[in-house]
Amino acid sequence: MANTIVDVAKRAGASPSTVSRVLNRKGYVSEEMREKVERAALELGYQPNWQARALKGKASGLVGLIIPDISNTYYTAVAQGVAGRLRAHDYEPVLCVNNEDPVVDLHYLQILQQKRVDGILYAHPAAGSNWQMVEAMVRGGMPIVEINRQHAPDLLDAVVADNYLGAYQMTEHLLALGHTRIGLVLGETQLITGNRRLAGYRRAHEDAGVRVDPCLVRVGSFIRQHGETATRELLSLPERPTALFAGSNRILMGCLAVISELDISIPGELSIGSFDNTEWMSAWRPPITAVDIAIDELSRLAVDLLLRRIAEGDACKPVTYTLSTSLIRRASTAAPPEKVERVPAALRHGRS
Amino acid sequence: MANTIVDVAKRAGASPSTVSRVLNRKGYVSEEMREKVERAALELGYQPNWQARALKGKASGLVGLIIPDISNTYYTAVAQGVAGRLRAHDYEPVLCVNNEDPVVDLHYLQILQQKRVDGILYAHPAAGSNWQMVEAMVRGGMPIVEINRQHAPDLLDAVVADNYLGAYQMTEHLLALGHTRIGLVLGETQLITGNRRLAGYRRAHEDAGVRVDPCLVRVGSFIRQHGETATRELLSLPERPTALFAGSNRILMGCLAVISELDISIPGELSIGSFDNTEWMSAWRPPITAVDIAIDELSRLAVDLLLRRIAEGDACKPVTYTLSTSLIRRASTAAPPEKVERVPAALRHGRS
DNA sequence: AAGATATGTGGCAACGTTTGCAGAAACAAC
DNA sequence: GTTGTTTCTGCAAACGTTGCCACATATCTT
Repeated sequence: MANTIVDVAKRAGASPSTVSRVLNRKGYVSEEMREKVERAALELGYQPNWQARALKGKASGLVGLIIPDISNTYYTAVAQGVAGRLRAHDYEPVLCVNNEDPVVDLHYLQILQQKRVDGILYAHPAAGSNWQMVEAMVRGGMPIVEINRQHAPDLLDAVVADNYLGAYQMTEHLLALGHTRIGLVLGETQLITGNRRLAGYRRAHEDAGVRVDPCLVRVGSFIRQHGETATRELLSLPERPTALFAGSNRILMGCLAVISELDISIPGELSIGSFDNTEWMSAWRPPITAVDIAIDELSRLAVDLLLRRIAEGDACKPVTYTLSTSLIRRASTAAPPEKVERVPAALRHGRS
Repeated sequence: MANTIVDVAKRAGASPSTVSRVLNRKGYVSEEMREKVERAALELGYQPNWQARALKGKASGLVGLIIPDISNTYYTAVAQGVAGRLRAHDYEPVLCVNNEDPVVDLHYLQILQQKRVDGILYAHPAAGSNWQMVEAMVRGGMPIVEINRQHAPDLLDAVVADNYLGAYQMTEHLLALGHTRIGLVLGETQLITGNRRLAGYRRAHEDAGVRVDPCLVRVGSFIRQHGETATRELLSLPERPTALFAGSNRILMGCLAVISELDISIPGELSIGSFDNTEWMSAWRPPITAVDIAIDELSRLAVDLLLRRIAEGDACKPVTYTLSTSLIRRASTAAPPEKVERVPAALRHGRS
């Protein structure tokens, strides 16, 4: 079927070793022989077998990319960035989508070890992962870099966004506009993303001297469904929030569907902001204010970190890169409609 | 570093051959020995080396997935479906994003051959591919299935959507609502997707006895940018279209951004429909009428076809599966504002 | 009792590559 | 003419599997 190095050697009238030396530009080879071999390889359309090469202890040229959900535009962007950056270093990603399922996740960890990938970019499932397995793999010398989600900073390198900062920026922005009842629709707080975003939201309130009404914080999952139910609940509260902060693009989609259904005007009746600045948000009507994570940068850093780990081994301590976020202000956030909630009634009526 | 079959054999007091037999459940092994080996394998956390296995002529368990753009929700969905289906058969995809670039594409074809993947799911770049290379690979026994895009039906298996039908359905729907000036914003017509969609649009007009004004058909690329410029042009036409048919989700995004900017009401002033029913379209305000392609089904078929090809070789002729489409009617399409176009100018001036 | 069959195990070669080693040829220095 | 250095090439041994073959038992037929 496919040609081997021996076929090339025969055609060029050389030995396999010589062919190998030519192809890898290593050791002494006469100019004449080099030409003959190169011609033969070209004529036969020879493609070296990486499996055999990897068996001799060389790199496999494969990197595992484990993500929870590829239909999420966030991870889509990650995959895009990672794939591009890997290609520049002659690596390709093996795509593993665990669907937030720890069982599937474990399966993939095993498979990737069996396929002898050179390293793994890892976003663990929300429900948690098989950390013993991960630890065993790391001890066994498998480079693993956590991406976006982080669980074991003292065991693994990680590249994450500054979720705390992002949430703080958005909350601060909404507070500055005059909102004091800001509904927060968030995913799992056992995830670093959920955890830090909640902290940022709270801290911004503290710093502004505004008390957070616990009713306004809706913790659930980072999925559309949660966005829908939480929004429905928040909007039927006796004291409605005047602004909504969606914890992810998925959640935002759910929020918007409900808001659209109830025919509530944005930002007239309700301001809305979201984490994850994705493409469609700028085309929305009105365009959605969002916390932007430089995903390209994040992917680039993660790949570079992983490749360094692959090259250098586990000599140095695990490091964590935290990427700054920025707030993209768009038309979906404006001053609250009429009055600020949770202040004495007398004052409330004074405002326009 | 990682344990080998020899380590397991030593610990179990058996020979490597016996261990192999246990692990592959092949040939005779005593119950007692099986247990000992299994225990040893478990204790050592042994993971078989697929590279060595593949070298012996077994499947590598890898399938190449070449797509033009992973940030496109359409291909995202394809990747999602493919990954899920592959997993069920113990295969993983090697993700290759060619960015519509034939050079990158060629690089990936070579790499995948070097990595000795068992087969390839292939969506070629819009600008065309290196078909000699593809043909050589197929002749060399590499199973390749075209997905979504099709170029060589007599050489490769393919799974595509019925683009003609989809475009026909949408156009028919708009015509039935009373529109006679339907702007079509389309991507490359050298792609089967562009080609067939244009044909469907035309045929629906013919069948309804409506002449197509050539000004209304804007062929460009399947990207947001084209959606924006084409929409701007169409809306500044002396005889504005009353409906817009976006040729893809990307294009739609561009159309919507411009429509939103110009503050044109949907469907009051302009009806809008699109190819590719993606998640955010249902959350849009108003929800967007779209041609739905059962991408899950498409991916499933493609994977199954590829696996069959891998198992059976190129005994049978290439086949093409064409998947039916369905029209999802939503609020973005309604009757035209007032009067049907293509009527005497006198009437036209009567419009508000 | 002698064969025939079923069951269990290890040895060894191969898959396609890389690499250390050894040998050969060319050239220079004494 | 001997010795040394540099340049070139091939042999053979690995890498971790698998599968054929041979051998060793045990069980069943005649």
